[in-house]
Order: sequence, then C-alpha cells, then structure tokens
Amino acid sequence: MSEVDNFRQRVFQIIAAIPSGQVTTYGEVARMAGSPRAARQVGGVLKKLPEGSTLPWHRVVNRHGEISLQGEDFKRQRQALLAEGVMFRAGKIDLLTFGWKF
DNA sequence: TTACTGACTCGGA
DNA sequence: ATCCGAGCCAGTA
Repeated sequence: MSEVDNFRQRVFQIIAAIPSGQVTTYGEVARMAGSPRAARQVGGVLKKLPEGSTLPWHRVVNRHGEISLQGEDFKRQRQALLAEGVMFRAGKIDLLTFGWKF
C-alpha cells in the first residue's frame, strides 16, 4: 500500500496540525482523513501510539465534547487539556474550544 | 485468508 | 438532555 492511502499516516498528520488549546473529534479527523465512517479507527490508531510520540492525541475527543478514555488515561488527557487552557463544564469541553477545523 | 475488536457515530425512543 | 441498538472499517490475531 502506498503512503497517501495509509490511513494511519493521514491521521498522524491531521492531529499534528491541531493547534494547542483546541480540540476536534474522532469523527472529524476521520472525515478529514477521507474516511468519514472510520471514527473508531482513529481511536484505534491512537491507542497504538509509541511511548515517546509527540503527537497531541489528547486534543481528540468524542462528538459530545467528552473524553472517551477511562481511569488514569482519562485523568492524563484532562490534565493535558487543562494545561493548554481548555475549559470544561460538567465534564464536557466548553463550546469555545470545541469544533476546531482547518 | 477469515474473525474479532472497539480512544466512535448516528438515529430513534 | 439520556439511553440503546445497529452500522462502520482499519487494525490485529
């Protein structure tokens, strides 16, 4: 398979371009990657990220503006977002920072 | 090769 | 707003 058709490579590239302090959804990343129904696979890709990756995976949340991770991973993602100034209200991301697009 | 998985989403109730 | 069932599809085994 060629580089441009590699879904994982596209996902990396798209997420790497999300500005600090802003977030997007799995579905939006999937759409931008050219596979609108592959939202689950975006999560699947992120789950397999190498330890030392600098990819801002924490800037990707579900369509409700909530963190989909559980337990310690949930805490780490929330902490990373708070550190960037992302605002939460009742466990959901404030509409101001939700909905980033190119 | 086939079978199963699931950091999701949509539509309906 | 919440809950649930069904569909999706790139990885993985």
